[in-house]
Amino acid sequence: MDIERAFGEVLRKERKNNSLSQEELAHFSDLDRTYISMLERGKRQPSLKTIFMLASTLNTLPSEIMVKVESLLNKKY
Amino acid sequence: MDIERAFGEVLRKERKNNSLSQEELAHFSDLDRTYISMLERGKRQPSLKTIFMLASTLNTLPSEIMVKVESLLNKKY
DNA sequence: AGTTTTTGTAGACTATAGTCCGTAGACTGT
DNA sequence: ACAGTCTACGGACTATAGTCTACAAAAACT
Repeated sequence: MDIERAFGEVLRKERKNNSLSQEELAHFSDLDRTYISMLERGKRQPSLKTIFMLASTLNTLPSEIMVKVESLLNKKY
Repeated sequence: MDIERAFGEVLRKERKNNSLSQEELAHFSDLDRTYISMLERGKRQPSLKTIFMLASTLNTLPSEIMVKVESLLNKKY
């Protein structure tokens, strides 16, 4: 599991927890829908500012998102 | 206080806590020395992977760094 | 089955992350 | 004063974040 994929997984889970479509998440976060799709699929990695904007839309904290990414990365399979 | 400057402040503090020069931090994190300088001065914002590499060198967690950035951003002056 | 909404994906583009060269300035120690 | 270390900063460069348009593929719902 690499960092981008872990972030993508967390992002998708948080988005669904908030009952948002990719398009809605993109709109409220001032980002492009196709970019959200790429993030969720682990094809892109966000910048610091992007993490903050996404966290804000998802009613959570950047640090909370990072905790979840870290725990995904630490899981052994 | 914007996000980049907050991150830069945290980065510099953590680097000094670890008694590293910018050059050493850059080398151990596989980054360029001049880029570390720009990060600390709030002229650039790191990507997700960069945050992870820096945190690792600084013996801390990405989420810990984010917590510190968040608390700097929440301070009112 | 058909319709609507949502997501994947490609390609061309702009903005910025991150590198690499050099040099100047600040600071420390002798 | 001089040498050595560290940091600021510029310019030119490459890699990638992030946008935009369009279309196809999946789901979801009736």
